[in-house]
Amino acid sequence: MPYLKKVIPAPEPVDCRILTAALDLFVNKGFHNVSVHDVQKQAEVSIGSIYNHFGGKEGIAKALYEHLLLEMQDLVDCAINDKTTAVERCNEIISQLFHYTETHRNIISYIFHPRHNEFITDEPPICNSAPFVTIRDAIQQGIDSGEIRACNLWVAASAIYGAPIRMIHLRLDNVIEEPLPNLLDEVLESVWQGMLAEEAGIHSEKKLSLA
Amino acid sequence: MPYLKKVIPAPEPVDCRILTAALDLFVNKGFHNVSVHDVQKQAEVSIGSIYNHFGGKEGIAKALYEHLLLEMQDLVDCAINDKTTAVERCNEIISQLFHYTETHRNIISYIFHPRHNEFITDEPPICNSAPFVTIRDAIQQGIDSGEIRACNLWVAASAIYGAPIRMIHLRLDNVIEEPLPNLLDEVLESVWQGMLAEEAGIHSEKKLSLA
DNA sequence: GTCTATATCCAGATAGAC
DNA sequence: GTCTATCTGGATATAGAC
Repeated sequence: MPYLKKVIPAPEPVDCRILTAALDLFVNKGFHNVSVHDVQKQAEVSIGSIYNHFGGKEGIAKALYEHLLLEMQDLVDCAINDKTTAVERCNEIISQLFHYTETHRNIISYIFHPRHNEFITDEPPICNSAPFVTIRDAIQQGIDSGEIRACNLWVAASAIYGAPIRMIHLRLDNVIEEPLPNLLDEVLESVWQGMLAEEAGIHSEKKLSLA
Repeated sequence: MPYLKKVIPAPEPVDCRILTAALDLFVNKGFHNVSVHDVQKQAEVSIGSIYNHFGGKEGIAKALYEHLLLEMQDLVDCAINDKTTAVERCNEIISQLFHYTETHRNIISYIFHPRHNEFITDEPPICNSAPFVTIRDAIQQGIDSGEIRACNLWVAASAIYGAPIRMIHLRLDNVIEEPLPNLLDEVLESVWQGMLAEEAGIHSEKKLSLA
């Protein structure tokens, strides 16, 4: 019955179903509050399959992590290739992250989960992984070219990405109720121009009080 | 032998020993990787005492959380009382948090642990707790008085505290190797003045490319 | 490769003496 | 209030049929 092949959708491959179910459960209940049985039920596979494919719960978490880091790397590479200046590149990356937060909530939530090494053993901090290194490289180039204020690289990276990342966390916690892309322009403005009110003459005066 | 009273240090009260041990273990191994027996051993008390005092592992976590939030509230209140302008208040709070990160690492690590509701049930997000509300109130006053750029309150809060909080996380992960107070001035400068290089005439041009 | 049934272990919690 | 010994549930992981 060859026609059926077109009518009945091809079932997702087993390992993909497992990863999808695990991502959903890990993000919403927390890794340690999810049992292999939970994953098994939601993915509609047997326990045996899970152990065959991934060797256990931590194996799933690790495979997920590596897979999603690759996706993140793609996102960053695209942003870098499409733009030329450091400011434009950072803005594009932040814009993409904001969109992803709305459309791929689970992915962002898993990647930006702060303590991967609580459940993936021997994992280096995520900010040393490839996509995050690429991001810092772009910032360093911006500093070298004089586009970005000269300062400690960690300070620069935090100053540029700290506010957006904070907002992503707040959005994931449902504390911010507005979709992040709506707030993009305001955030970028504050990142590059700072938070002081732009009243004439106020700048030099305020600058003194910073010390 | 009354003299001994002065020579032998009074033992810390039991519940204090339990909380101290739990904080250390939770922060360094992760809540779910710590058993009640681990706490029992490190605190040198019996399991029975733990259940008597706190009712269980989650009870410890909750008591710790509430205790440390009170400390945080003190820190914020002092900063607010000592200063008058919104900028000064924010700077003082950030400065105190940076110092705490160096001197009370475990406390900061526990408070800034992003997912308390993974182990404390029915806990509202920490940014709705008293000290964080106080912080946002201070920002709102700064906006109302014209001191801080008028924008969405969440954007303002993230723009001001996002970078410092990001740096605290990086420092807790041992990614930043320098003590945070050394980087304070640079961070505050970027928060208030933004990250664009301050070349003459560049501002208006760059501003266009932000859109 | 996939499944079910089962073994093993350990964490959380309790009982009851002191 | 504090302790030790014990119970119980549930999670990881495996064995072995298909």
